[in-house]
Amino acid sequence: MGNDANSQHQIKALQKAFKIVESIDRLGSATLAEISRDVELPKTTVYRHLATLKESGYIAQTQDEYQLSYRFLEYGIRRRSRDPVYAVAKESMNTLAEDTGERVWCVVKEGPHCVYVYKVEGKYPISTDIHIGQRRELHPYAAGKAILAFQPQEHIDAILDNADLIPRTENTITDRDTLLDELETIRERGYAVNREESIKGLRGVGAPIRNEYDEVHASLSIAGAANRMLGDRLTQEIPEMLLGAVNDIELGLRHP
Amino acid sequence: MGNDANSQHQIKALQKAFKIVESIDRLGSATLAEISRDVELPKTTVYRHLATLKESGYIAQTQDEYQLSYRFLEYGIRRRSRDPVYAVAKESMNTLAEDTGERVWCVVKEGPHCVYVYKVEGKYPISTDIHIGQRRELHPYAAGKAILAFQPQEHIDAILDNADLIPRTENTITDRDTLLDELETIRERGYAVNREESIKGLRGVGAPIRNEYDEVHASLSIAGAANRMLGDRLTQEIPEMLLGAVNDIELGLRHP
DNA sequence: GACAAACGTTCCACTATGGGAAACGATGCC
DNA sequence: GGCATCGTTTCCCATAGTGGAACGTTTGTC
Repeated sequence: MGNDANSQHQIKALQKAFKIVESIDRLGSATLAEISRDVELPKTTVYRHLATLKESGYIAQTQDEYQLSYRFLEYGIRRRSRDPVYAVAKESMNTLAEDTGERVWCVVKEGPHCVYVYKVEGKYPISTDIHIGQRRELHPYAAGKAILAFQPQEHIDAILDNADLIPRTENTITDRDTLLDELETIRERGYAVNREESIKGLRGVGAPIRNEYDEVHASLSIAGAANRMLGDRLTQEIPEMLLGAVNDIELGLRHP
Repeated sequence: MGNDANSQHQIKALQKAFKIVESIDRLGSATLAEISRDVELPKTTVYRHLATLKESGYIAQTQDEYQLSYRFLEYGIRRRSRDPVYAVAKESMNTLAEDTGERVWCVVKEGPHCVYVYKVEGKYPISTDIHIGQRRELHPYAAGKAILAFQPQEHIDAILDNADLIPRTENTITDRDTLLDELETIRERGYAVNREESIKGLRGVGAPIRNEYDEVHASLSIAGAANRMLGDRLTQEIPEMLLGAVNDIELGLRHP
């Protein structure tokens, strides 16, 4: 956190290249001039970075526009397939989606964010703004809160110090003390609940996945339409099935 | 192909960084010393590259090892979701997998390779060495041959000039003239057949997807166990259904 | 059809910057 | 206790990344 001292010793050419890559990702596809304006670097510099990126196979040039290549998908999928949590959770998620009929997510912590790594659809279709691979802040989601609650307190403080607690709906918790109370509740009952805090009309339940050292770097969550996620189903049936699945996964992680 | 003249003007720091990224991808996870040995660069250099990559969020450091972050999955999935072929093919692939019972692949050309972008499972399970996101040469696969056959002749020549035609099984076509004949056959009948040329016991049928300019940058393929892919089913039923689905996709691409 | 604006590309001189040897303390192994 | 290896930091030098300027083309406008 505090070691931005060596940020002076970072390779600036690399940082520029990544700025360009992020720009292309954001723009979808773009020309040299567009990218140059977007990243606010002279076109000569952008030109040679693009040439190197293209030669290395990370971007592709279709007629007159640049776009990211599938190299990212290749590395990303391979990264996931090597993740023990993903490997173990995959099967449990199928039965959980079958039993509950709702969408099941596997979520992994990375820095101060969580990444939605894998999903299994239930029989009830829902539409949300989250897709596989996306990175989100921790506080407005069931899966994120379940992870955040079980971090060491100093790590929680560090994350919240740098977080903005931006509201996504009127239900999003934006007050730090309220959030800390919520995390305490989550620790007591063992699972987190999202009551339309990320999207109106969507509720979810999330539970932490502990690794062999009892650390929480991942979670499982179940998301469904608010009109189905009610009463005992929300606070009893669903959490029970979720915790059962997580228990299976934790066993699988300890005894491979 | 011949413009390696400007490879002198490429940014070497970037090339080193990507060499390191590829090393981590290959090793799965590794320490500084391991990476330094693998890429044959002094550890000082690798150290600062890793620091920059980490700070930029492309790699993560777990305890004492480095590994790729999920940033690659994020960009990769987003890249795919923006691909018009993927967007249109997705639904057609579901019904095709339903109707045939076999695995359906959507494959996209990128440079001299093809990338296996998306798959839908049929009811008959098979196990192959190909997973989503993987890049392969074009010649030993139904999907790859279907793409290769419909490139401009000078592009075919250029690809074959730089390709090794490495055999994957005893059925893999390794002779250039035989392959050129095969491509001619594919152009005549409109689809490609893979007769255990990539994996023993696996057969497949592939058909090119034409874009609005009649160029082929993608294909659809159906893969199944050799004992089910026989006789009229292999040369009549399956190709017919495949070409029907491709036809739908091409219509979807032209009229969005 | 002619002009102007914007594009991608190449050239060049400057100096910022990436490179790597060496030394550092910390850790683990024989 | 000594030797080897690890990750990290420091240092100086020569490389190599930078960006202004000018290039030839293409695009769009009047």
